[in-house]
Amino acid sequence: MRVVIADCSVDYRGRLTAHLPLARRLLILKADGSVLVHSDGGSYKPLNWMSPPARLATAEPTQEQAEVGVASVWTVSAAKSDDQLRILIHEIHEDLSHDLGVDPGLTKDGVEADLQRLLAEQIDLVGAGSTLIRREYPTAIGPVDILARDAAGATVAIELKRRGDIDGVEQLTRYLDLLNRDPRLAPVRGIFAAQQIKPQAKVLAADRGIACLTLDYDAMRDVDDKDSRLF
Amino acid sequence: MRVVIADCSVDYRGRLTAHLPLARRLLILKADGSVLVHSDGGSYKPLNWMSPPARLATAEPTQEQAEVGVASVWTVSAAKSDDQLRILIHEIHEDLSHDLGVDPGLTKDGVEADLQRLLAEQIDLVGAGSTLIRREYPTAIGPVDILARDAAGATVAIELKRRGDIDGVEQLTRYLDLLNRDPRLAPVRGIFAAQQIKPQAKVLAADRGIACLTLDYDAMRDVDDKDSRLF
DNA sequence: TAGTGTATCTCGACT
DNA sequence: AGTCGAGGTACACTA
Repeated sequence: MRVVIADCSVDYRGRLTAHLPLARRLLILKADGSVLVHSDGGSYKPLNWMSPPARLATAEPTQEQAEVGVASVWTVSAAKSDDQLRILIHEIHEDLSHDLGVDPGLTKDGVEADLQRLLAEQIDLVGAGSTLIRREYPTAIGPVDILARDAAGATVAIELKRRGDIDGVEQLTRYLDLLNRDPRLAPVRGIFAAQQIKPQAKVLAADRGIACLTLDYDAMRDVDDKDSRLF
Repeated sequence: MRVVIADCSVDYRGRLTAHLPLARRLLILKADGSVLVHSDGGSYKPLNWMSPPARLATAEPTQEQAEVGVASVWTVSAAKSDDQLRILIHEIHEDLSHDLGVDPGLTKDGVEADLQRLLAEQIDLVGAGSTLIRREYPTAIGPVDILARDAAGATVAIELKRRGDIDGVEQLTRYLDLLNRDPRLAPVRGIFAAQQIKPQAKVLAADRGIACLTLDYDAMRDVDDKDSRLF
């Protein structure tokens, strides 16, 4: 990895064209050829960038460019498209290279997939005596997160979100419309389950006859940990 | 802006929890308190980060931490939430600071707000002999992207998206419900037009009696270029 | 200021 | 390889 702080202007040509006027910026050149152009603000998104795989070529400036202060021209070309990033280097203030090696990578916890697994394992949370039919039950308009059967034998469709918003209720409504056309499943009732459910979503769900279930992720994980420890 | 290359491990706690084991990485500390943790690969997204506004606090390691090689503990706290990034610094290999000033900012060009204009000009694409009634036809629940009349004289409401998803079909359905109550327009049929239409959206559209039209933006732009060249 | 739609989205999982 | 769904999405625009 090479890290450069330089006065530069940048032009991107690809899906769109974009231009950055001359200013002092941080340039990151990664081993895979990708390049990031960062300013001292904004969030993690660079002002401009080239995705890997890419190749960097450096060239001398034309006389015209040299006359306006360009010291070097860096051209970054994507390997799989004709996207191009052109960096006109005026002055380099810092330039260092380090070998970082391969990163061992990020481990995540607490995403929707975890929630789905936990709820499938602890399906009693949607009602004592419930049994799992299957996760990701397929339909023409997409998979239903969890399909279950309650103690009375009725089918239950569960839509799962980390944050329960109106969108999720709409989604579940569409599934219910579809599932209720299937005589082997009908009648199907819906449960909208999330770690947090917004008031508007609760109102809409109530209006549609959909039950809401607020999930306590930490508690569910604790149960999971205890279950795992038995083995 | 401060740029550091260091051996470190990183933990994030917020919307989710994430952990990065000890490795050599690039740390970027921006003036607004935001922090990026980059490896020598991937795209522009950092392995881990803290969004601005945030505050960095540095502390001495506990004895326990010091025994496993931690030289310093950096805690980055978001100002507006309780998200926290904890960086355990083992060894710093590079550490430099530069004042970059305020960036003049990015100018973009050639983005596709033109899609609607292009389809309005090439309204025959929705059916030979069609004529434009108007773009952004106002209704009580918002403007319909394009309202047209087909060769047979029937009204056509067109909902336009770059990527056609179920949401767009729902939106068009609401417009059609409303427009069909207007005796001067009814019967109104719908066309869902997008550069890409997802299979689920197609299913739902078919179910609602809405036609789908996949648009070739490049071809439409070519036609537009040729038209422009005539003048 | 909150809501909405796009993005050079990125990223992973699955077909 | 393409497709689809989710994101600590970010970001611009609008009401």
